[in-house]
Amino acid sequence: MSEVFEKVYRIVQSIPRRRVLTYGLISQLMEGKLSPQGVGWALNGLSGRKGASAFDSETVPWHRVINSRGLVSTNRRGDMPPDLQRRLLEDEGVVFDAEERVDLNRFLWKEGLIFDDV
DNA sequence: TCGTTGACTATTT
DNA sequence: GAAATAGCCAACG
Repeated sequence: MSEVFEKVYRIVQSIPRRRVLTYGLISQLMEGKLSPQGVGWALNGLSGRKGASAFDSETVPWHRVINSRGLVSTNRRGDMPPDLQRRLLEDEGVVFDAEERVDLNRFLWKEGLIFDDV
């Protein structure tokens, strides 16, 4: 487990409730240390690895990470049910529109900036 | 070491 | 807005 990966997990863990983050933003927060695809790989590594390392799908809120279009990325693989991520986010108050998309203008989390709408 | 693949993004048509 | 293109980096065989 590289330090870069752990940093990704730490950033994901720092996402407050009702907020989401995109792969590109995480890559930006890491100051170019890891590309957006590298972030995707980092999250892919913790999928289903419960207890395999310090970070797993239980301790890292991976469902709060989506792609730049506001769509959940787990559909692409098909290894897990697409509704899972959506349901987890809806439980936190994140609203999906008719096209299964998240309104990034409302729910995107920026460091040090807290909105309180909706 | 090499080539392929992927939970990606930004730009261009 | 959709589709194609290019750049990107880590894992895997």
